[in-house]
Amino acid sequence: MSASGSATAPRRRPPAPPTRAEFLAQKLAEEIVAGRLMPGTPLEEIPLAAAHGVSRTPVREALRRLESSGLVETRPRRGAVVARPEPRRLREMFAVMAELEALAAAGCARAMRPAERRELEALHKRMAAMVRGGELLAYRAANVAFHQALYAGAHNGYLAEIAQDTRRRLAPFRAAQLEAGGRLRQSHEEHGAIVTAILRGDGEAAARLMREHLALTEAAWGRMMALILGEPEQNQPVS
Amino acid sequence: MSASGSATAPRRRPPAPPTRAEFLAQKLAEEIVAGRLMPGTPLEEIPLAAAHGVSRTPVREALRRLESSGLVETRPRRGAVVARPEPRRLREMFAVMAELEALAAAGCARAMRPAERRELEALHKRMAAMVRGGELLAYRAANVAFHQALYAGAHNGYLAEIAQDTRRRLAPFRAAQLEAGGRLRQSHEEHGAIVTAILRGDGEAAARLMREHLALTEAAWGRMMALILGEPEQNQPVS
DNA sequence: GATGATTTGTACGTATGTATA
DNA sequence: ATATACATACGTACAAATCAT
Repeated sequence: MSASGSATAPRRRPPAPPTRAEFLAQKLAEEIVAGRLMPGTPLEEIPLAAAHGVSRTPVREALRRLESSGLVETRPRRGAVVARPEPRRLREMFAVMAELEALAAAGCARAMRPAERRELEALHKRMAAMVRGGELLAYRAANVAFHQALYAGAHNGYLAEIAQDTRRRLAPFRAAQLEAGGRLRQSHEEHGAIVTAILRGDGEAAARLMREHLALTEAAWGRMMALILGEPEQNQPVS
Repeated sequence: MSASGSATAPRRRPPAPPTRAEFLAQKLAEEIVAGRLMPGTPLEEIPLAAAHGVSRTPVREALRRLESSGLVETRPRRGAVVARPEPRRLREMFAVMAELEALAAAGCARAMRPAERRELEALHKRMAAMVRGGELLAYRAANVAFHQALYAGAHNGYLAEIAQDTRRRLAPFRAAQLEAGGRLRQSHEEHGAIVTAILRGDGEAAARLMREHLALTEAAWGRMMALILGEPEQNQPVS
């Protein structure tokens, strides 16, 4: 076979020719979720266009998408800001996320395939090492993978979609650090209980344990949320 | 007081100066949900713009919003179509909707206020009359109100939002008629059981009954879904 | 409260990529 | 396979509304 191997390959298109608007929406979403664009930050079209070297048109379309996805709020002739839900709404979202993840956990107990179960267990064991080593960064990354494994294992793509979406919208309020100190060890133990319940096929227990796990997590988030939500009404415009 | 009564009123702005893009998005959403724009129908910018007497710009922005909200699918340089989820995804959405409404029912049993309980019971009694009279249209409208009462009664705005959103995305597949014939009477009886469970504060039972109710409803939808999903790949463009 | 500056909303023209003959 | 037609993506100009003075 020849060099580039494109001989019989069905010549896949470049993974979808990303339009500028699409690219921008993704980029802005990342910045919001990562907490670099704080809730309440104004998103003005011209500065954004300039900052990314495009015209206002793709910026506007990106903002429209983010608006529908809940990451930004737009008031008709008054511009867009990074979404800053009311404290009450935030608690509601958290409660729903807990139920969605409990649902996913129960689904895993029922529907996970043997390979998936092995991988979940393996991942959890790898995370144990990170806890012992205090590798906070690695643990955070693995934690994302852990929850995604649960989404995938339930074999319900729509559930995974809205659960992950809810998690994304809450992400700006976890901001940088979470699970600091002892909470990390405790959190991992809670994961362990969930994994065990799933592996033995006990969906009820898995769901309950997940709910409890997230209830404790919420308490840990409380301070961060209060901090961000307590900010003055007017934030600084986008860089 | 004078004619328009704007004397001491805190001069509310005209219910939000609706932008064309916003208006269009809402209008298209209605047409999709009502089943007048069938899943798979191409949504071309120029015809839409002409049909609504605007330029392509607001059309494009409306499509971007609907894209994120899941009512239309867009492939980068290939235009938009009314969303047509895979059968599998449709089943997933239905399953999740059942769980979300079960959650809402359980929430109602816990959180509904006396007034709300009375109203729910009253609504259910009014629907009984409609069943006896065979007033299908009135029942359909009341049914929407019934489910919205459950969303509201749970006192979780986010739950209400995503449950209703899921319901909207499934709406095109119920199309015109549903609950025809005997299913209507049966459906009403199921509602009755749910209402009773809520009123006596039994969230567990309310949730279980709601799940069962929707499982039976799904079966009734099956034919319609198959019909719409079975259509040829290429649908007719928008009028 | 009126006026000016800034920003959003809309229209339109052009380029580029996709689909079709 | 090449070329033609067409729809989308983007840029730019203008209009209208918001806000700041």
